[in-house]
Amino acid sequence: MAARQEAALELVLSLHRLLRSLRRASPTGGLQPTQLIVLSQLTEAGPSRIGVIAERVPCSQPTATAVVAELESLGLVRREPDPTDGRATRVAVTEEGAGALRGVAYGEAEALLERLGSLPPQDAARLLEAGPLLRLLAETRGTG
Amino acid sequence: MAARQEAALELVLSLHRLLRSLRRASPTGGLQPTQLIVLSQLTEAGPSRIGVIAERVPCSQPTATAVVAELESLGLVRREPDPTDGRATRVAVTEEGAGALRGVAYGEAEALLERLGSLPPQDAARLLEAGPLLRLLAETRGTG
DNA sequence: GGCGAATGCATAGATGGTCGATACACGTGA
DNA sequence: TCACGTGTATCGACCATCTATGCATTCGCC
Repeated sequence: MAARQEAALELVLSLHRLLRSLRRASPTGGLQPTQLIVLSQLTEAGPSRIGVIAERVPCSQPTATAVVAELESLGLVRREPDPTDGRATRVAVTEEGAGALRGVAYGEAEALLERLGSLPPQDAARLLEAGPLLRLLAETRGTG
Repeated sequence: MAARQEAALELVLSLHRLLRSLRRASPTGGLQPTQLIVLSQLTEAGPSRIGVIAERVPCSQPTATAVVAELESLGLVRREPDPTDGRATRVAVTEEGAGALRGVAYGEAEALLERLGSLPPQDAARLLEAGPLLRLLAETRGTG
């Protein structure tokens, strides 16, 4: 159905433009998107291994290693040896990390809220409600 | 309102993860996201100048120049001198460009549709309907 | 009509994020 | 103990993007 494909295309394009726009609007708002994703993943799922993080972000394992190293240098996460497997590393969020995540200092979310204010309240509410839906979609892998 | 901020944060995170996931799922599906955005902008707004393109994508002017150059080398757009201003260049979509845009070959849109199939139909419909809304949001600049 | 300031675009150089390939460390099973 | 599989770190490179800069053209003003 062509209409459906066009709608999907427009949706993808809108998503790209929105994120691009938000990124440009947040002046060094603090953490990079990938860092924030990792942080939120760890907060929800608890201490996780590098490979699991990479799988969920999603990103490559080297990228996950680099992001975790950066977060560690910022004191937002700590790496502990996996008690059950000497090869693995478990990454856990620190108090500071949890605070950084909860804090609204994240520029993109602020920029998004700011723009939501310019929409009709019902539209803004619909978009915010779409968050969990999009989240579900992001977690869907494969054919679905 | 903290709940609203958390919802916005989750929305942003979901958007990032979704796009990241779609990008990884589409194997060199063809055009880069920025290229596709430029193409769609030109299709909707007609021949435009580099600066206008950069403003709408949004991206820096050098990025717009590079993207247009790449699209031109692919035969998807052509650059013509602005008849009213010798400094400016007008970029127009070619037949091939319009075809490339219309074609559903774009991997990310396909991957998105594929995943939408795993959602309840009403949820999928709601997300597709959110496209214009997100588009509106992406076009909002400044304080709003 | 001519000259300085402003505008539009192209180029150069640098940065950051991401990836594939590879090397190393550890656990597992024989 | 040894071979093999698994988890992580490192290496090298690529791509997209940015800021800063230079060149060509137009505009405002005298």
